[in-house]
Amino acid sequence: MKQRTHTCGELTEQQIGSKVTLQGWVKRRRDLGQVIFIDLRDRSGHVQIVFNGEVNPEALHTAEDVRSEYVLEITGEVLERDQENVNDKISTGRIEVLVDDVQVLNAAKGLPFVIDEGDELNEDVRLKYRYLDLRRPAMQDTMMLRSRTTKLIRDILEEERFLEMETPMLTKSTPEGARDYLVPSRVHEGEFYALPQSPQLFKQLLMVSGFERYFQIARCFRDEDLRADRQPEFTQVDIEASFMGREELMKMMENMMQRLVKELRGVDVEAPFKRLSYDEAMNRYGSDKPDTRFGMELTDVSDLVKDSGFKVFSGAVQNGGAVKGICVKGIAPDYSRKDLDELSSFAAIYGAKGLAWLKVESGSEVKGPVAKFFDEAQQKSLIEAFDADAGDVLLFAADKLQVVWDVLGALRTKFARELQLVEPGTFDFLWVTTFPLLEYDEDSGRYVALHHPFTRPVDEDLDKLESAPEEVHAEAYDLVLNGYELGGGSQRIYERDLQEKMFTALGFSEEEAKAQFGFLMDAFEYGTPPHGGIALGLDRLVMILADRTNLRDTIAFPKTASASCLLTDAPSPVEQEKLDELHLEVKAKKKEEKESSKDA
RNA sequence: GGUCCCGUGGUGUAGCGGUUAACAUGCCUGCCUGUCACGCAGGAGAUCGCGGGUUCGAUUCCCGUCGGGACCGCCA
Repeated sequence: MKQRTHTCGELTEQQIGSKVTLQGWVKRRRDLGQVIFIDLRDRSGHVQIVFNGEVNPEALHTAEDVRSEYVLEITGEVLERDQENVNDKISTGRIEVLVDDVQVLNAAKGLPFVIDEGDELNEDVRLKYRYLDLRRPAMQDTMMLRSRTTKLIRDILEEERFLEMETPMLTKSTPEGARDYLVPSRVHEGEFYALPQSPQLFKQLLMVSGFERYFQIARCFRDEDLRADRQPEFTQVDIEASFMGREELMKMMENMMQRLVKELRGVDVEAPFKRLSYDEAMNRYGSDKPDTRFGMELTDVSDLVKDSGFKVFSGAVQNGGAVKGICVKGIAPDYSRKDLDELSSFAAIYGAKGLAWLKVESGSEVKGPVAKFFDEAQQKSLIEAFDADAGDVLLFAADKLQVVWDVLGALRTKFARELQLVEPGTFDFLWVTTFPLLEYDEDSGRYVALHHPFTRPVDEDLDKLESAPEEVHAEAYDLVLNGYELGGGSQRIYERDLQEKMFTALGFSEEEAKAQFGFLMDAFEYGTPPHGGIALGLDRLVMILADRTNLRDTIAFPKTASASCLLTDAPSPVEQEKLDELHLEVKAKKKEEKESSKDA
């Protein structure tokens, strides 16, 4: 193998006349008999190479047997293309390389699919042959974007005097939060490590240690069911800083986001970012991660309809719920009664018993199955409440507040998608702040932390931690981009007694708290600086920057929706000896039973 | 744990209670000196995911199962 002198994509008219050596893959071959054209591709792009029988019959003969995705090494002269042969569609289209020596570095057998743009492939085929899927230019671009993203983040944080530090992957299982991935200990019979859900405790301890500013591009693991934007292992940009208050941290993050979007997408975003309190986000958008690239905000009409003859509405208000709605502009002519009735089943997904709708006929009249419950004045005030025009459709949810939010929040994004209300290439950041610290969990009958147990209550609410825990707000902030939760952070508790109070509020006994988090509280007694931080979902960030809607497309080797890897066939059973070493016994052999009955 | 959608040559799709299972692309062979999604001519390639049921007959209808996807629950 020779050393290549250039990459395929970098060749331009500047190299005309010079002899170059290239290595790459055969993207496409066009055999015209006495002349063969091959598009040779490497990471940088592709260039046309020419085999001419008159110039070099031997090379031509080799090229006759070359097939797609063969790996070639060629040497030849860069020639300017004749005017009529210029291809404006590719960056190297003004030149070509006339081959005088060719080596087949490796052959390729017939591929399961063509490596090219635009091929719509099923996910299972892509994942089984991920190494080929990743050859496709779109995937190469995304992976390069991801690399540039992490590089920029490292540069920016280094400028801000952050240290990149690593924390353990084999760590301690803790009771709060997501389900852990457990790793059995061979040395300690019957005991387990957990893979980190995040480096939360370690980064706080690094603050105790006086590193002041820490970051890590950290792999995190959560054994929960997957979604399009959720993988069981994912990457966080994990940041923690001492002596840096909330405002300073938010400002730094805004600068980071501005630079990322500017340098990676060429788009200017304004700062400071919008801020919404949690309550405001829920009440206006029905979501704690609202997509604010379009309006269609929720309007509360509880007062207007609480005395109406429509029992569904009045009843919801009487039972302590609410009636809210959204106004979808101008869709009345395009959505039939049937279309709108079918939205009920969509609403049912989120727990609603139904969905009421009204078509706005004029400035004072609405139509629809439930219109009859509202007199003329009520109809008019409904229209005014939504600032609606003829042709709009009003959609109402009447239920417990949480259900109303969920249904209307989901409808907002559903219609935004269907009606294409979002302008592509928009990056709409906002902060959601003033979260409740705690949330009552019906199942376990206790309060649970909305973020995590180390989140600091706001100073004004400190005295309510024992008396009225549900009223305490957190010193926490979520960064939201285009309807995705990009990251979340908070100022932390750094005093032992406050941390103890927090655990008490969460229903931990003193012994439980000590057993699980004693090391942290002990550490707090040795001079712990005020500190706080944030963690960004790197995969999601790259997904949005790459205009994707699926996290798998930003991860080189992702898992399927059922958390398996189609490439390696993980997870898989292991030999009995391995189980023995780990002191493990497989209890439910459901899968084996199925397999044996399948064989029989 | 639940709901919904999908599974047909290598790939992407069409199809239908009885078909020679269609189309595109890829692949193979031949021809071709300016192609660039080359073209032209020919060819191979499908137990219609798997199991069961209904039926005279199932790729088609039903049930189950496996695989993929989306969502709800879950994800501090």
